[in-house]
Amino acid sequence: MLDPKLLRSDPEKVATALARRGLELDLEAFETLERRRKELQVKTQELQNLRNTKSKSIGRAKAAGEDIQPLLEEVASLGDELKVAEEALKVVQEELRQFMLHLPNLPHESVPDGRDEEDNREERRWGEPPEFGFEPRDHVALGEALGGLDFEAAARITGSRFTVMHGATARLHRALAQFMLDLHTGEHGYREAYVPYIVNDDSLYGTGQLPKFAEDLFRLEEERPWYLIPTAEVPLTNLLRDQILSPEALPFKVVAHTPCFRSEAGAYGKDTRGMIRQHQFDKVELVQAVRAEESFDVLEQLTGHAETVLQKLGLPYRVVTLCTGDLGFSATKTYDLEVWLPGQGRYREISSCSNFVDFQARRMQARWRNPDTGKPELLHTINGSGLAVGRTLVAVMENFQQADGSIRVPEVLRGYMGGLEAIAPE
RNA sequence: GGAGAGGUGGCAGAGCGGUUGAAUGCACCGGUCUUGAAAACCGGCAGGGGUUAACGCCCCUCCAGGGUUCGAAUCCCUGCCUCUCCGCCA
Repeated sequence: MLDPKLLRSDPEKVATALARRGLELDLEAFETLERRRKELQVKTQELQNLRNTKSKSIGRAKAAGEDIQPLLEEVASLGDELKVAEEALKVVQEELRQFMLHLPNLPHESVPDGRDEEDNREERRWGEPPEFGFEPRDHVALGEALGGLDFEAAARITGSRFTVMHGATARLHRALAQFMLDLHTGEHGYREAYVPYIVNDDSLYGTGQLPKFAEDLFRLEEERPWYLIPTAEVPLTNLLRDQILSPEALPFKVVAHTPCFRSEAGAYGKDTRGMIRQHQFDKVELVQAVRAEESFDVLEQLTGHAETVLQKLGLPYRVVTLCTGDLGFSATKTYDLEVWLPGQGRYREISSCSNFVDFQARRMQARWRNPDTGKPELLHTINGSGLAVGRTLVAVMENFQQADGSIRVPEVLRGYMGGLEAIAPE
């Protein structure tokens, strides 16, 4: 959520920033609501004050043994008047809240303007796309030949956009997740967490998936508003909801390996082949919460942590800064890591690293106590995939394929694979 | 699934429906004392919001949401959560 004070004090600035996202801020609607809110709030609080004062004097009079009847008559109509005012205030405040909840974060000044991914800015490349002495196959062809990927079985068991993995391929998938976790906990200083895969709506409001993106989520058939997590960002960041951290607890760094569930409504026809876009996929997620002045440095740092995974695996990739039109709802700045996929002959997103500044923290009241002021201050949250495990498997298969259809196991994974050097058809 | 107990400030723990946002202790911060530290003593110490140039003033919050009342932490209803015992279970 944006700072309501900023919106009140400098609405033009907010409007200009949101315009970069192609969004027109309805200033008039906001100002009308805001005017009514102020009016009603002042009035309500005056009435509450009056009620409190009168009630106290009644208490005092009663204790003194005086006749309270005239006092009671005096306040007789107050209750109703107050109730009306409170009711009206509540309505306006809810409208205002909804208005605020639907506004995305302001793009950072370093973010390039643009409409869609075509306008993303490439920052750097690492590694060289491999040269094959043969026509490289995509992971679907490779996986089916190996007996390691079975899309048909998955479709029978559930439906489209699911995968069954078998044998060494399934193990490779597990090895990747293990490797990533070990790297981030062992070398990058993150604390491992195991979290619920089902979250309530408050958590989803906190990170910004709700209220706007309900159609991307799987909601449970429950009377309670429970959802499958679309990313571990939701449970991990919500560890901080309604918390005030002490300065020693910073920087807060956690990592978790979880499945992610996405409905992919509106993605009909996109990436229908293979396991690029699935309803269920595994991801290792990095989350940090830091003091405000550090968050942009930390974004660079966290992006580096995700890049390290690709480098250690030996997978060529590039880094792009998302343009204003491609930027997610809650983020002020995002780097995407795109890995080279020989089967597609192009770079595809494998990680997304974002700084949310205080946007999520304000929604979930995630704070730390600044010893200089003694006051709680909003944290800044940063997160990123480190990495999407399914897509990493795809990248390993396609980049390390050999002429006979076998897959070379990257050095760093061999310890997790019982020393296996290559995956051959079973 | 059955039976019971309970949810108050960072923690522990009081709180006849009235001047209690909340006693007391611990923790924490500042000060006095001390060569220094400890002890002792003095003082401070919840969060959110409104209003103000500022000092300040005001409102809301004792799990959450409703209700009763002039007035609710205290009474009533619903939900959530925690604990204990029995049953079942990975």
